[in-house]
Amino acid sequence: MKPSSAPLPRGDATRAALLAAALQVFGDKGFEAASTRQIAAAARANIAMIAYHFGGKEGLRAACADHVAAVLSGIFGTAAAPRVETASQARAALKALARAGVRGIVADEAARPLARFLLREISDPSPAFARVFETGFAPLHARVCRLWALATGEEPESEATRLSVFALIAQIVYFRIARAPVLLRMGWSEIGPNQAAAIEAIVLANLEAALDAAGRRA
Amino acid sequence: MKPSSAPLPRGDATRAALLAAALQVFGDKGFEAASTRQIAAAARANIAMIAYHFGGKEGLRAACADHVAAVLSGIFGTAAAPRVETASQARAALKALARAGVRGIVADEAARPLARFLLREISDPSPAFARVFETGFAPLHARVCRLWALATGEEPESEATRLSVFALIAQIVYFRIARAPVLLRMGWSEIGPNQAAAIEAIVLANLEAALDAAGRRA
DNA sequence: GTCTATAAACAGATAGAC
DNA sequence: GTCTATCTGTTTATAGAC
Repeated sequence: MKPSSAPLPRGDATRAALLAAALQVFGDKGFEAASTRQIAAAARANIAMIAYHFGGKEGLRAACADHVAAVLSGIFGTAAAPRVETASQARAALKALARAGVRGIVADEAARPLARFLLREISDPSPAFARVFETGFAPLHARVCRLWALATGEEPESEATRLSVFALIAQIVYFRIARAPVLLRMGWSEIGPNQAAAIEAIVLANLEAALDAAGRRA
Repeated sequence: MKPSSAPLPRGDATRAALLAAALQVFGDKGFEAASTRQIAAAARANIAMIAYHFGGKEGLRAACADHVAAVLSGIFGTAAAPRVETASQARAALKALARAGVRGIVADEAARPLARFLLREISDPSPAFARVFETGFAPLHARVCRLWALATGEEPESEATRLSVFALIAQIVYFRIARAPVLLRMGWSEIGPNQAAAIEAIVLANLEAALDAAGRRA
């Protein structure tokens, strides 16, 4: 937690470099397929430094998980939904979250390694990441459910509400996970800003449609 | 392509056992994390048989991909949408496909190894699977797009239509990929028939809502 | 803290007996 | 076709010099 103005002590610098490299390589190829050699090379550090700073490959993975959790709670802990009281405010907040999700997970170049690592941990969770789900993810999901309830009139903790929020998340993360078939079928060579905007439009339209339909039911 | 009534010759039996075991283990842990020793043990076969029958680990993966492609084209090649001419027929066909998707990918116990392998290949495609995307997946996606267009009045190959179909697929596959956070947040211990039914209801409701909204736009 | 050198375990592949 | 035994390369982890 040093201010970034002061240059890092040498040890902390390699530690940070290893962490960033690990996030990248783990996210790129998966934990098992990633080798500590490759991570060390990407960080321009020595392989032995992984054991010194993190205790081993598994410890490095845990440190990545902690880092991701910290970043996420930093983003969603402070900036999310400051004061939402009416249905239309809730709807606007949900749309803003969906937009931020598409930008951050699908499009944003800087957040890409973090998102990739996160999505790998979602489908193959490490023991360390189970904690993150409980402390970081579940409360966030519950907050989105409250917004959904406010926007539609449904119960915030009903099965339908919780699953509807998952279905919203699904549409965002899919376009990162299923990159290959999407690129092929869309005739795209990458998912850049223009492609992300097209995805965003569909996700937002689906969100609106689902909210309207749920509102009519409730 | 032997009838299953006649017992398999010895060689074909171990070949089939290795294929089934590989599908399971690759789907469970991913290609890189899976070891040929473990696959051979699960198939009660000798490790050397992998090289004999498939040429190596990579060949085994390709054989799994071919097998999955054959099963999929068997399912979707014959059973899909025999004669659809009106918007309401198209809507019913889309709902039936979504239902079949949830059942097959999320719920069905027998199809689970196949679905798991398929979803791993979607996020980390092997060279062998690129062919499957083009020959098997893209035409199927295009057929669903035509149904979507018929149900809504939109253009079948417009960007919005193609992305909308992806968003529909997203909601189905997400519940398999993001199993861990879903179970945690829903308080479920598994995704059995009851849970799959709840998911199916949400996916179908979202499909209806999206079709209605798209129909109003077009 | 950082490095070199090496240990110990494991991977996939293969030669050759049967 | 199936097996045992082994080769070769790579992995993570670590001991010890600096």
